[in-house]
Order: sequence, then C-alpha cells, then structure tokens
Amino acid sequence: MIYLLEDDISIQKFVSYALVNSGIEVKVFDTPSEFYKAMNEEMPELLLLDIMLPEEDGISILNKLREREETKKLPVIMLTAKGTEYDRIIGLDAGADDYVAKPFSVMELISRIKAVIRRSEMTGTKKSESEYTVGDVTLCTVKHMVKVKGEEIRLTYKEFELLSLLMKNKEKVFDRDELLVKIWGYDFDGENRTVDVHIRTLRSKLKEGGSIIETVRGVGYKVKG
Amino acid sequence: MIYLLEDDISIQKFVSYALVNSGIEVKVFDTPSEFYKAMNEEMPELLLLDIMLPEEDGISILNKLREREETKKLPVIMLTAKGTEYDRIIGLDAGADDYVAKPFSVMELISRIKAVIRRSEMTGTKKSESEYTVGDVTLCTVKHMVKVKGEEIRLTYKEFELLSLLMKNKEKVFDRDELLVKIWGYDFDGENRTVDVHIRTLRSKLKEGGSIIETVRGVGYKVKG
DNA sequence: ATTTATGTTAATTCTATGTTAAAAAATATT
DNA sequence: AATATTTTTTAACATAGAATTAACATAAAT
Repeated sequence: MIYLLEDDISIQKFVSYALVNSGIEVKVFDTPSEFYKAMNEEMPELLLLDIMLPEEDGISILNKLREREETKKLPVIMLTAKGTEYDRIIGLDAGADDYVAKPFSVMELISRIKAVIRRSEMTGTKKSESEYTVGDVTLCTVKHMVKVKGEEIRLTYKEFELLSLLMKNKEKVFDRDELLVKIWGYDFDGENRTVDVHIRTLRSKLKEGGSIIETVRGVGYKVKG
Repeated sequence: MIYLLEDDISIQKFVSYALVNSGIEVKVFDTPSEFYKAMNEEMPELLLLDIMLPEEDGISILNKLREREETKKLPVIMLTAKGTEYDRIIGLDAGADDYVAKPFSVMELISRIKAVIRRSEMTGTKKSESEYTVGDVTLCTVKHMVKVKGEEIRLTYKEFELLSLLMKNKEKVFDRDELLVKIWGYDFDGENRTVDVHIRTLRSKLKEGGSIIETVRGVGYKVKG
C-alpha cells in the first residue's frame, strides 16, 4: 500500500491509474489532515509527497515525519514541479529518499518507487516481507535474487518480476492478459503468448524448482501453494 | 446481472442480444440519470460503460463510482471508440478494469467480461464470493481449484465452468441447451449430449462428491442444495 | 415389454500450451 | 559512435491434453 498526498486532481488520477495497473495499491489524499488521520490507522509502504500543498508545505510534512520514531524511516518520494522548486528543496530538505520532477512518465515513476522500496527493504529489519519461499525456491526482492536448493539462479528483469508476482500470490491463477498488464504495463500491445515463453525460460532456469509453476489450462498460470 | 450504460441504440441491441444469448442478464440504460436511479435499487455484477454519453461523460461517471465506498470496487469495462478516445482515457481515468474498443466482437466482449469478473472476485475481500461449498465439495474460483473432503481435484476448463455454474446456482435445474449456451457460448453447434459426457467425467473425478450432481430426468441437471 | 432418456466408453478431432530458433530491441562495451 | 552482448519478442512447429462424437449399455417410464 502506497499513500499519495497531492492536491492536483489530474496528477492524482494519473498516478493512481498507473500504479493500480501495475498491481500497486494506492490511497490518495488531498490534504495533509486527511493524510495524518490515515497514518494513524495504517502505515503505507511508501509515501509520494507533493511539495506544494494546501494547509501545510510538503517539506514541513516530511520534517515532522522524520522527527517521529515510527515514521523516521518511512520511504518518501517527493513530487516537485520542474526547476522552480528544486533549488529550494536542496537547502531545506530533511531527507527524502528520492525526487521526481513533474511532469514524469509512468515508467519512470514506477521504477523509482520500486527502487526506493527495494533499498528500504534492505535497510529495514522486516526480512519477512522481502523473502518468499515456495518448495525449493526462495525469492528475495531486496537482493533481486532467486535460490533453488541453495543454488543461486540468475534471472532477467521480466523473469524475476513474473516469478515474484506469482510467488507473492501463490495459489492465485493469473490469466495472460492480467500478467501483461501487471508486469509489462497497461500500454504493452504485443502477443500474450509472450508470457508463455517467459514461463518456459523460468521453468528451465529454475530446474527442479520449475515445477512450482503450474499451468491452469484455459486460464493461465499459478504457483502452487 | 450486468448493467449497460450506452446511448447508441444499435450497440445496445448488439450487446444485450449477445449477452442474453450467452445466458448473462443485462439491463440497459440510455442516460446516466436512469442508471444512477437503478444503482440505488440493485447493484450489478459489472458495468459496461460507454465513454461518450449525453448529460455526463463516462469518465466522470466512473470517477464518481470510484469515490463512493459501495461502488469503489464495482467491476467496470469501458467501451471506447477506436483510437480517438484512447489517449484521453489514459490521462484522466480513475481506473476501469478493462477497455473494449468499438467495434468489438461478441466473443471478445464475453471473454473480457468473464475475465474481469474472475479477477474482481479475487480482489474483493469477501471470500464468500469466490468460494462455494456444497456437501463435501468446495470450489474456489480464484485458485481455479476444487476440493473434495480436503483432497484437491484437477478439473479441466469446461468441467470447472460446468461445476461452478451448477454450484453457484444450487437447486436450480439447467437443461442441456441452457448449459451449452452459458458455458460453450451461443454459437456452439454441437450435440447437446456433450454435456452428459462432461457430467460423467465430473462425477467420476469428484468421487464421493460426485453425488451432489443430480440428474433431473427429462430436463437436465442440478446440484442439490 | 417396449420405448426413451441417460450412463459409459473409447476413438477421433481439435486446441492450448510447450518448445525452439531467429529477429528485434535494449544494454553494455570498446 | 560503432560493435558486441544480453534480453525480449515474435513466429513457426510439435505435442500433450481436452473436447467431441458416436456407438453401445443400462435404467427409468409408459
């Protein structure tokens, strides 16, 4: 779950659309007060924080977060308007994990988000959330590495994303179009049999471990539970 | 029950004809106001929403639906005119579950509808909606899996669809032609005894559980309640 | 007892997926 | 910038598995 604190509606929509379609859950807040309320109920994995906001400045919000023990290490990406705001941040900033200048592309944002989360998983103590094991196969999102019976397996980006999505949702069946949208992105318009080929290389690279990936004929693929 | 909000009469006819013939109930609305009224009375399983509408834009309707808690997760498929509208959607959209460009084929629409419903069953927290149990038999649409007394049973696509339809409507008798239309599609032109063979393999795969499927002589089949 | 509907089986046909290799695209290297 | 390397995608072909048919068996209804 990611929180987005942003008052510009068109950016809200753009970001939430992009993220949801990449399989990332988002909650959007217009105002700092709404955001603070939600923070007391559920902590997000990451915060996308606009600098210019009603009520309270983004930098001030970030400062407050960094003061409190619970939120000190919350990954934060700042959304900044190009040029104008950048200089100001440098002087005042209490340390966001990354900055993305508007306007930004979907792909850029997603890859930044993933990178920040990966880094923070590394630092943070919750090992539980970064490691998944099914049968002989262990996947570690932090190290971007997969092991089968202790042996390291080199996977490419797409292979890793695919295995990771399936393993994080073991038992759940994904149809090919769903996989394309979540991993390739909503704007990919290629053959959906591309998925099959990746499944094939995955299975073969995983060797004995490849059997955790099951074909559900007429539907798609899943990892057995 | 599916709702279709669409002002173009020829598309209304085309879609409702196609769906009704595939055993899917549809209610058609010309205008947003009629649609909103109906939404207060009965929630559909899914909404087919045209983008270009009188009174109010389809995207604006979708946004409103996504704001309200009751309709936040309503599966929505947008009907778009080819090319022209697509770009616009991407920027503004609050997240439809799928898009189908006009003109579309019946088969495509139906398979998209089924996929979206399956996926949405998965996401929703109501486990009740993705799991059905009758006697010793439990069916889970998300995992595409059936268990009898805890033991996993491997079913093929048609077998699964058949059992799933019967279990979701337990006690209701389906005649063979009805089953053919709902599972095989309106354009299947084969023997209706094909159903018998599938029932046979189902019963035998389900072992003791097979007894939940009853023959109603002279009519068809049902799952007992 | 005869007819009719359904159960059962196995051969045939069809389809989805597996598999491979080459082309295209992206990245790295010189 | 040019070249080499790796990754991704496409397309073609092979194969396993599922769907369908047809024939025969059995049980229910009249």
